Amino acid sequence: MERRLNLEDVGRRAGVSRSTVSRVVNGGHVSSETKRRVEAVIAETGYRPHAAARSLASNSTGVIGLVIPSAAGTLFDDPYFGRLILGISSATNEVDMTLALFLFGDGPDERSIISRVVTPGLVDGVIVTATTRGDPLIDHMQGTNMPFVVVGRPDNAVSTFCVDVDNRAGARTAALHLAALGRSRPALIAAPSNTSAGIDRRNGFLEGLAEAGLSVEDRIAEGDWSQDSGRIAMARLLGGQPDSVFVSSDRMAVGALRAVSEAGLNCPRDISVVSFDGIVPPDLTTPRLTSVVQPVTEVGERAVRLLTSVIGGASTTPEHVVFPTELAVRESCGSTAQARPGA
Amino acid sequence: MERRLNLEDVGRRAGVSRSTVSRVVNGGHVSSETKRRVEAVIAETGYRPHAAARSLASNSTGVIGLVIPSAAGTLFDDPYFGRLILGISSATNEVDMTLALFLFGDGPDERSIISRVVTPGLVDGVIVTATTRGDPLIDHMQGTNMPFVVVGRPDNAVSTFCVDVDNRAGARTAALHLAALGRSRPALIAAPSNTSAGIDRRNGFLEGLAEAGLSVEDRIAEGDWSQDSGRIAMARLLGGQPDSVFVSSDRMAVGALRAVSEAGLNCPRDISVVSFDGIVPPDLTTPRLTSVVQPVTEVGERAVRLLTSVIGGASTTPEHVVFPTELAVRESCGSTAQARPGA
DNA sequence: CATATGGTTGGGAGCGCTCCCAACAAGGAG
DNA sequence: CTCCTTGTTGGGAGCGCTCCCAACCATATG
Repeated sequence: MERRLNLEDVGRRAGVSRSTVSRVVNGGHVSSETKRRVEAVIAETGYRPHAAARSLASNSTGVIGLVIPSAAGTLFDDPYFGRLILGISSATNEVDMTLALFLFGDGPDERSIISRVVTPGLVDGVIVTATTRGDPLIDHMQGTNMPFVVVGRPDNAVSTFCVDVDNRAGARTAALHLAALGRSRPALIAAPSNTSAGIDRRNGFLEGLAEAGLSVEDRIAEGDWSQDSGRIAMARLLGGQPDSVFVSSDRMAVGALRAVSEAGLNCPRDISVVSFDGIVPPDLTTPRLTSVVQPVTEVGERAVRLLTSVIGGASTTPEHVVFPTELAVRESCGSTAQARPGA
Repeated sequence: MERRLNLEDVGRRAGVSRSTVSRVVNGGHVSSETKRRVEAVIAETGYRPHAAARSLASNSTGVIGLVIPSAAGTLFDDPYFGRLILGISSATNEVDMTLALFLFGDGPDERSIISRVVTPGLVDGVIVTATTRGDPLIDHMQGTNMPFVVVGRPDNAVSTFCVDVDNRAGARTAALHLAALGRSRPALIAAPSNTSAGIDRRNGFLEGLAEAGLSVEDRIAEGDWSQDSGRIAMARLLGGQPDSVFVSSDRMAVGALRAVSEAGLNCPRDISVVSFDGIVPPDLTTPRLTSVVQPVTEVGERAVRLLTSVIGGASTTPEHVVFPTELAVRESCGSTAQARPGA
């Protein structure tokens, strides 16, 4: 097998120097005749520049890392991360970059992988996602000079770039919607309180209720994002005879819906359900789920754009991008209003 | 901001040469006293070798690529790919390699990303997954000298390394199980016939039926892996009054179950359901799904191991790893047998 | 005619590492 | 005492690229 060819070889075949070929490849100034000749040789030989050599010389790799901690077991059961990856991937493709995935669990061994993330010459920057409160990962990143952006709202958001959705406002809208429907005994199935989304959705919902003069009293339970935890939480809450419930994620809401029907109750007649995410295809549940839709894919795309601008030095002062959410009204809340277009 | 330090700098601080530091880092032979001193400097300075420089010099990147074509929309709704990624990721972590993800749709633009996959100096090898029959991707890979293994069964499997599950035998087992339960009007919800899994599961099921002297006659429909396609297919098949059905994926089976109950029928009393994947948590459906379990995570791990051995030159003649499946008997088939341990 | 200008091109230096070979010291064998 | 071995170390060469500066040519200008 013959040796891979390099810039020099291509140059020799085209009768020009290494530098000229490099200029053709990278879009520098070259006379059109020379350019044509060089391009012909490249097409003919199938020459591709060596990524590692390029990285070494230019001090930039064209790779961005995506860090997902606590990626154990159930992670991918929730479509959230899949969507996020899809958004990030399509954005990296668009700017001709490569996506490196760093998944790890909580084991001490696995955490040591973190250090691989900041290996110089491996990635140009990283997107860190879904950390729990107090996770040392963000602090660790801050201690390096690796550019990074956070998807979500980290503890000390002030000093980091981040992209998030307005969980609080979205949940508040859900509360106001239930109140507007005349529901007076709302319940809450919260998401884990060690995550920013969990906290924000809980607070936003309670805030909205308070505005409407309502309260969950003791009708509150916490799930772990899984469908089954939603079912269990709902089964328990039913004892408090709620007439409505805000479930902090679609996935848990599917479980909650099941608990409702298992208890012989009817949604939306006996109980209104509003959830968060807008990620479960509407037709998958009966009744179709009213949900606060968050633009996951857009968040991913925006995170890539923000990161590239940080890498390029265009952004230097921490910036927070917050996406609005939109309430998609369907049948599960018992609203008589039409589903909005795009819901 | 001071310059990143390199081997030379570390060596200077420890009073040794570049080469010696390199040997300490890579586990060469160094006297214990020197080693101690160098390691102290490394710990103190937080030195990390530059990945790109290392790749260039050693001609190996420590990165493996995972290629998933047709990654549009619904891809991640099926937990299959998530599990596969999890398995692959944990295996790469174990051998201290990094995972690069190449997702793309079918658009002509997107397909061009393929060429990025084989960029020299970017990845050491790639795992190609889930291609449809006749996809030019495999041929394209074969035209390069990039090591690769296929997850699944490619068209001309003879000349490629691949890791697959025994879809055919698994589906056959499902058929025999239904036959053993005394069902005589079996139906089939097949998976897309442009995928090897779709073909193998269909053929295996038909083969098993034939052995048992049964036939699906016209009780056959094809879904697209999605839950809703399963529901639609089942709704249609019900017209043929089947007493049992083999659904080619868990995801579609969930939809099928829904169609059964929407038709006012009872599973398993009126109709036995057996599916394939073993990927949907049993408690998520009523009744719990009897399914042919495939070891997705293990497939991913094995693919990484096989690939590294190809990269290392340890494997040179195409090798096919086929994992067996196991029938997990639960309630949806109407079997009176106990669920097996581990089901 | 000399000089300035601008578009092209070539080649040196260097990115940080690995690989290899030579150098050296310290013993043990002859 | 010399020779060989073994263990340890240093440094040259080179991986394939980018970046920069100098050289060159042609044309425009004084």
